[in-house]
Amino acid sequence: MPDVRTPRRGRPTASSRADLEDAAAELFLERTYAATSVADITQRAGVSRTTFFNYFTAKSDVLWSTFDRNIGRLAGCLAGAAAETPAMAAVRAAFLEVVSPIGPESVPWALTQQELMGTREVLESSGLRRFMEQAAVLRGFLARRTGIPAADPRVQAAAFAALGAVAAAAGAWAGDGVGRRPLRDYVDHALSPVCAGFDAAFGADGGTQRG
Amino acid sequence: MPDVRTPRRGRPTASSRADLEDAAAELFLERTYAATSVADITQRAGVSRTTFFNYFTAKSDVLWSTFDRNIGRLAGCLAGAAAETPAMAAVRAAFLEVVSPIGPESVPWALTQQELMGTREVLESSGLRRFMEQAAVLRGFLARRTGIPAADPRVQAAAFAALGAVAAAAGAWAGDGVGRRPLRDYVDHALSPVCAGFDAAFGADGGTQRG
DNA sequence: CGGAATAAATGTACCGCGTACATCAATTGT
DNA sequence: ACAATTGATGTACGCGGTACATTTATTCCG
Repeated sequence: MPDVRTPRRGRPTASSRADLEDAAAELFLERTYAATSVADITQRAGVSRTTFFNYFTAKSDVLWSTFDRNIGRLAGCLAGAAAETPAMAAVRAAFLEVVSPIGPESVPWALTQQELMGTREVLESSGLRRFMEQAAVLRGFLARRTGIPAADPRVQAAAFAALGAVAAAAGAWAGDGVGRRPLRDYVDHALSPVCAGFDAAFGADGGTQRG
Repeated sequence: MPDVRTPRRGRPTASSRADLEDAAAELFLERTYAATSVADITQRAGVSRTTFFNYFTAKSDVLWSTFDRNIGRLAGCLAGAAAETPAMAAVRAAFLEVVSPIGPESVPWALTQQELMGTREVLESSGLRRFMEQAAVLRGFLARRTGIPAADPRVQAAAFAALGAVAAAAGAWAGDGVGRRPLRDYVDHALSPVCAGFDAAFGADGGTQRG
């Protein structure tokens, strides 16, 4: 991981990504995501509108910043899984590891705003990009492990099922309010039956198909 | 089904939805979806830009018109399923029925453009809305049939898995070019193992849980 | 025949997102 | 002191999508 700080040369950063996130957070609570413009955010943060796009590629990125900070490790966790572990069990373990550092405070905006606006509208703003990215990661891993081509419907079904379970878990977690247990528990409970089922199916014909 | 034709009163429609679709189809082939603006489409069709939004709610709707024309029947097909049929088997049958009328000619733009531009960019434009809508339909049906709450991760996993399998089948179908078999075959082959697996899981504890 | 009533099509104006690019400002190294 | 570098700003633009008033074409009915 490159050290972001101490950029030896050039003008030092005045505004930070965190400043913009904070300003956006205030406004999202005051008037929801849809009613907040990028100009509103930068105005509150005291910077120009252009600066926003130096830190985020899109307005919707703010909704997903917590998600984005953690999901990147999924591929690495999968790569580090023991070879003996069944494929979907490894997927489950990887998700648990990725999700562990997310405390009860840092609920992604993508989830909390879900309650204020319709689910779809929030997710439409670039939720699918993230979904498909992680689906591709899972498909690649499952294809390697089971020997089934990544394009096989069974592989895609397994990837989508896992992501769906995780999404449902995250939704339940966000909806449980302040008394919520760690996200890790929700994800664990959600993935257990799904992964077990697919591992059984993959073990039956998928595993043998490879050798 | 309401008779769309012979609208007794008012000015008759000069341009039709099909005209706009045709104009858009030409332009998508000439310069891809992204490089085609709504103004381009309406100009080629010989109508004003405003008219476009009388027929489509968004530019991306053109990509999905074939899909939209057929998917609406999914809920109805599910409702008409025999009570004895296992839940996911009914889902499979419903998808096959919905997909049957789609001939080898009418490949949705959402799929063909997938090859020209990156998959994500096309799907980002409101593919998720459709995905989530159908996921909600499936969740509702599965919840009714199995007695498991619709919010349960297993239900969402099953719904996502089925949709993922169908999406993979559609992708393979579109990618197979002119010699492709009917879409129905691809979907059948893709859903069979997935639905069987989930029905086994639901039958184990889901079915008995209801009574 | 001649007006309502209705509905499609147009024109206009606008807002917000995202991009491109030139310019300014602040810091480091020499 | 001066160049190089890097962040911040300003400006302008294109496109998608919305709102709304206006025009045009048709049917119904007196």
